[in-house]
Order: sequence, then structure tokens, then C-alpha cells
Amino acid sequence: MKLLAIDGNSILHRAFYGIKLLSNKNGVFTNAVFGFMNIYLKNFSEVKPDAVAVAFDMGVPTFRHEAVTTYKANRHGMPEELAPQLPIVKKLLTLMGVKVIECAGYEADDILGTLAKSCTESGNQCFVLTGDRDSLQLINDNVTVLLTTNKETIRYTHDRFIEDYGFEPINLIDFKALMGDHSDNISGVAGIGEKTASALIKEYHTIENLYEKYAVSGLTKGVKTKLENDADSAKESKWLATICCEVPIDTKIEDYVPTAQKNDEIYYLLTELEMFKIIERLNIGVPQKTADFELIETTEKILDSEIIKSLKECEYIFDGNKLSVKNKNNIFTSEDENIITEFLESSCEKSTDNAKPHYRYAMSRNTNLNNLKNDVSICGYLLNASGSDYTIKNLCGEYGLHYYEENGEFADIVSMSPLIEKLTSELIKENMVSLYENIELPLTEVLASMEDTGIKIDKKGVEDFGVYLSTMTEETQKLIYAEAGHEFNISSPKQLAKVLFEEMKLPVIKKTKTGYSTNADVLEELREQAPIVENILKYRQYTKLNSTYVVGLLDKISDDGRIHTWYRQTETRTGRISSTEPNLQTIPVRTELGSHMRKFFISDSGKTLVDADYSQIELRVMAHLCGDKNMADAFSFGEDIHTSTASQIFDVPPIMVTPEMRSAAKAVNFGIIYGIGAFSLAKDINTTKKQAEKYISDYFKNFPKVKEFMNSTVSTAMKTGTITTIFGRKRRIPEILSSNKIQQAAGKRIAMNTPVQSAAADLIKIAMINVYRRLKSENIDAKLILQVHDELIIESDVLCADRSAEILREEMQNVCEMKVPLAVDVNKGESWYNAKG
DNA sequence: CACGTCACG
DNA sequence: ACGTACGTGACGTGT
Repeated sequence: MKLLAIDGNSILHRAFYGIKLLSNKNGVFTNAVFGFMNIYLKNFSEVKPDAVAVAFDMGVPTFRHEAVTTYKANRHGMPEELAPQLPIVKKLLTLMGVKVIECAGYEADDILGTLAKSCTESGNQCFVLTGDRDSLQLINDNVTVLLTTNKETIRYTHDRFIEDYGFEPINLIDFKALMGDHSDNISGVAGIGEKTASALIKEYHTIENLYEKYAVSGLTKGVKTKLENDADSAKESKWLATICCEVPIDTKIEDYVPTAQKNDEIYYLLTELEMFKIIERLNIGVPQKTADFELIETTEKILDSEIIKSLKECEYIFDGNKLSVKNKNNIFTSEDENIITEFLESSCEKSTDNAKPHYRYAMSRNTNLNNLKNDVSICGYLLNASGSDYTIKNLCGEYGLHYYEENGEFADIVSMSPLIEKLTSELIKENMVSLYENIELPLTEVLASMEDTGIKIDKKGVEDFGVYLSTMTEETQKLIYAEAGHEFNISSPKQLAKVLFEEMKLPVIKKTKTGYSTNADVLEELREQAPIVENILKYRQYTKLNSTYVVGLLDKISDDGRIHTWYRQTETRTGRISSTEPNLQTIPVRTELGSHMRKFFISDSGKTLVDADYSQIELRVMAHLCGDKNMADAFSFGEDIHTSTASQIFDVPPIMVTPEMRSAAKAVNFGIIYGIGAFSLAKDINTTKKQAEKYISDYFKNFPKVKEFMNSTVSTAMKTGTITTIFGRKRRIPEILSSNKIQQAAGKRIAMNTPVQSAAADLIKIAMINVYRRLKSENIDAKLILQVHDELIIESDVLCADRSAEILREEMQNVCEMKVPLAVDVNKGESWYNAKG
């Protein structure tokens, strides 16, 4: 039989430190549980054990270490974010039918040692899963250690151990007795480190043998003296390092065969923890209905015009070509396109789970979805923007509601009413009703229209550009091969690193966690040193443009010659919209060659593109939020903000600001928005950290309200774990409560950036809704087609292009009453390239 | 499927 | 002593 024996504490710690802090909506920390389950499930499926035991330490001094009063004195206690996760893991394991073992006076590794010994004696196989190298001493032909590190799990068999250490596993304790282990307060022999200890153990195997023979050996005088001085310590250290294999626990492997899983309880626990991926991996279905739940009758009828007219309020699901409408306890269905469109445009107040495709369905049939009242996925997103799954099923789980899966194809629709009730009351509680009703819900229709309209592409132009790029790629590739002296895959960072840093011996600038970094920053620094570098940068540019933009875009052109991106409304944590398949928010513009792509985004014949973008909207939002007079004045007087900032930081009149000063000030302004750090600012503008610190402090001296705003934002976030923006949007920031300084610092930067980025996102969303409504109400032959965070594009009939431009400008500029004016640049052109100033 | 890289605001 | 700006999505490589 195979036993999987797990060091629960060790794996839990690995999981905790290996995964960034996570929490569910109630603020319960979950990262260690999540990581533990991942490690557990991965190893379980690889080992396929017959029996499983998970050992945990007991919180009392242990037998082995009783004599040492300072035991673990210099180990950190369990962090407060981790401690509450321990009982959750135990509970989860128990529910899974896995035995959890604890024994007063012993540590987890002693329990593992005892089980390993028992398996060895009974001829069974034992796999010890741990992150602690101490356990390697247990290895023999029956015992394998699965050592989890930050990167991977190493399968330590007897052979692998010998290969790595050069002596028998059991002599690891002798090795440690010489070398010591600071983290375990094992002193070892002073002056003997890893190298000497290893050599000694390879020759003498044990401490006892070594001390018997060292006096007459050929060892150096120094080593002999060291051994002599610490003979007692060495022997005590060995005792400390030895795992006890005699813990009084049940050692019969048969008793560790897992018992039946309690699926329903696991489901509820994991749902509470928001670990939907784990539920899937465990293959656990939604709990079956119990007598507690009210039985929902589903009477299926065919939807017809008469019924539609009688509907005042309803829930509906529209999936594929089938529409299901629920009115009280009656469900009506239809697959008739006419009935479906009639329903969608009816005056009935409708609630559903994902309205955008329904708008598109209606729009493509020249009608509209009228009177949408609720979209539960949007509710779910507003209540928790960090989620990844806003399906009815998941939302029911997340909000503790029953999901009526037993109703088969009607599961969604019969589950929806209680869900809507719950989500609505949550939105009221969170003060988010206005954000929901006035921004997000109306926006859905706008996005649907933008997707549906799409943007015309000059297909031939893209293809020709692709041919050019292929030629250039090939040419550059030849040069690179010549310079390297051989062919290799330039697109492989690994192979490229080998050529640059091993073969050509270029200096290593930066490392990634898997090897040498070869990113653009690094290559930029190496540019002067070898001509190959320049060519690699070119190669990267050509291949990026070709694969992502040329090929990627051609792939997405529809039969109407246009690209219809998908705008995602429930994706970003800040409230921004994202764009996929293809992503039209990352079409190149910063380089000359790249910006060429925008020449292929064109207006249809008789039409033109009108492009409007906000100038420095995030800085203006910041000025509004903090109310800094100095900053607001600069905007009110229409000054160049970076020049104005430079003038203040460097204390010179604007006329004396040099391009260098302006550029430094610009970087500081960016830093302000991102949640500034001196290190990164210094790196960005290529100066010292000290100089960067000076810039920042001079900035805050001149804009004291900015600093006040940052401080108060961070302190609120640290009290509540949440950021609430001026439009009532919320974002949870669990990291900011972390005791890990790095994670906490990251949380603080998020706290500083979110109010600004989110408010800017909401401003343009409101503008989009208003533009959409005006174009409609004024009957203008123009449609919004693109949004790129601070930029909107309309495709307009040439005859009303000026009017379209006017509406864009008015609605964007006057979107909200603010303490600073909003500035908008508007341009027209037959391509995106030309319409962008 | 994770990672490195790079496109945008 | 650490690792470093915020928010995204797509692609190619390599396990």
C-alpha cells in the first residue's frame, strides 16, 4: 500500500508565504488554505495513495526540545493572518475523510517519522510531503520525500538524495550536528560550515565514528581543534536534529485509508471561502435539495404575444436560441425569433444574468432590449470586483442561497428571484444603488451597441503590412544568427539568455525567478555592447506587431469587414472596462512603426472617425479629490501641468524649466498617480534614490493636500480593508492588512491609485452614456465605436461630423461638476491614425 | 498552464 | 532584509 504522510504545518507555511494574501468577502484570510489544497490535490493525484495522514504540531514545547529553553525563540510565531487558517484546513481535511494527527509533546515531523518507520517495517511505501529538509533523514527504499520548494516539488528518493548530498540520508542528522541550524537553534560545531561538514560526513558517516577517529586522522589542526572544543555541542545537536520515530499514535496504515467525503459540507465551506476552483477540482456538485427548501413548481408553457402583453415584471434567461421567462411560479419558453424579439422590446421590467448579448441580439434585429431592471452579474461585480465568476450558480453559492440545480434546464431561472432580492439588499446596504442604476446598468446597452457596430478595417492594408513585417523579421533573424554564430529560437527567452549571457558573456543586468531577464530594459542597457542586441529589439518589435496585431486582427475581421471587440464590464478591479478578442485598447501608438497599425482602422465610406480624449484626466481627478489649490490653479489657468509641476519642484519660473526638469516632473506626476516610491521613480528617470526622494518631498511641500489625501486614503483603507470612491465604487484590498511589509506596501499603493483610476473610469462611463443618449435623441447618424480608457471614438456620417464632435466634447467636458476643468482634445479623420491629432 | 514579454491607458 | 509604481490582454515558449 501507499501512504501519503503530510507535514501540515510545513505545507501550510509554504502555501501562506507562496501566495499573496487573499480573503473572502467577510475578511477571512484564505490564501494558505487555498495554497494547501492546491499542493495537496496536486500531490494526491500524482502519488495516488491508498492512505493519507496529515500531521500537525501541538502548540507546546516538544519532547525533543524540552531541554533547550530557547527553543524556537528566534523563530517567528505564526503570523496573525495565518493562525485562523489552520483550523480551517483541519476542518476541511476532516470533511474530506482524511485523518488529521496531532500528539501532545511531539512535532509534525516526529509523527511523519513514526509513520515512515512503520511503513518501512511493514513493507509499505511512504511518501512524506513537506517543505522541511530535515525530513530527508527519513528516506530509505520504502520512504520517499516530496519536498515542496517555492518553485517545484522535488521527489527525493534514496538515489536522488545521494546524488545531492553524497552520503546516506540517515547521516543528515550527523551533518546537521556539525553544521548547525540557526532556525532550529541547533548550534553545531563553531567554525564548521556546509563544505567541511559535508566532507567530514562523507568520510566518517557518523558523529560517533568521527569523534572516535579524528584525533589520529589527517585532518588539519584547525578542524581538529574546532571538533575538540564543541564535542558536547555536536552530540547534543545530533540529538536535537534527530526526528523521533516512536510517537504513540496509530501506525496501522489501513487505519489511514480515507473515509467518505462529506460533499455537502465541503461545498458550503469552500463556497464560504470563495474557492470555486477547488470545488471543481474536488468534483463536488451543488448539494441536493433538502426539505428545508421551498419547492419551486416549474410549469412550462409556450410564450406567446398575449402572455408578453400581460407581463409587468419578470426574470428571464436567454441562452443560445432559447428564451425562458419566469413570472411568479410560471415559466414560459420560446425559440421563436419573433416572440423573443417581441419579448425583449416589451415594456415588462426585466431581470437577467448577462444582458449585453441580449441587447446585441435585439440590436442586430433592429429593435432593442427595453426596461432592463437587473443584471445579476453586474450586481455581483459591484459587490466584489475581485471575483472571477458571476454566474447565477456561483453567486448563489457566494451569497449562501440555494441553487435549484434539480430543476434541470430551469435551474438558473428558478434560482434567480431570491438572488436578486439578496443582491439588491446588499447594494442598498453598501450604498451602491446609484452606481448600479445610473452608471453600470445603462452602460451595458452602450457597450452592446459599440460591440455591435464595430470598426471597419482596411484588410488589404493590414495584409501588406504583415508582408513587410515578415520580410523585416527574416532579415533581422539572419543578422542575429550571424552574430550569434548559430541558429536558435530568438523568441525563447531561455535560449536567448543562453546566447547573450553564456555564449557572448554579456553582463547580466537582471534576473527573473527562472533565469536571466532579457526584457527591453535589459536590452536597452546592453545596446552599446553588441550589435546583436539592437537587432533583437527590432526582431521583437516586428514579431510582436505581426503576431499580435497583424495576424491577431486579421483573424477577428467579420464578414462585414469590421472588428467587433468584446467589452468586458465585470473584469477590472478598478471599474475600468476591458476589451478582448481582440483587445482594441492596446493598438500600438507609442512608436512610429507601431502607430502605423492605426492607419488600418478606418471609417466606412461617407463617414469619418471623430476621436476625443481627455487630457491628464487622472491628475485632474487627483486635483479634484484632494482640493489642492496649487494643482487646481495650474489646470484652471490651462498651464502645461508637467512644466508647472517642474516649476514648483525646482522652484524656478515656468519659463526657466528645461526639458530635463519637465521630464522629471512628468515622472513624478505619474508616480503620484501610481502610489509613489523613490526606488522606482529613480529607476524610471535614471537618477539616484536620494535624488528621487528629494523630488518627492519637494513635490509634497508644494502640493500638501495631495499628501494629506494619500495619507487619509491609506489610513481609511487600513481600517476597513476597503477603498470607496466618490461614485461609491468599492474595492477590497486585503493586502493592506498583511503583516508582510512588501505586500502591505503594495496594498498602500493600490489604495492610493484606486480612487483616482476608478473615478476617472466612472467619469468616462457617464460621458459614454450621455453621448449615446444624445446621438440617439438628436437622431444623429453617428455611433460610438471605441473606448480606450480616456478616449472615445465615434464613427459619424461626414455631414454631421462636426455636430458629433461637439456632442463628444460637451458631454466629456461637462460630465461632472468638478473643482478643476476637464480638457478634451477632439479630432477628425478617415483613420484612427489621422483622427488622433 | 505558468511564465516572460510587451502592447495600451 | 526584502523588492519596488497602478490597471489590463495576447502571444510564444516550455513544463
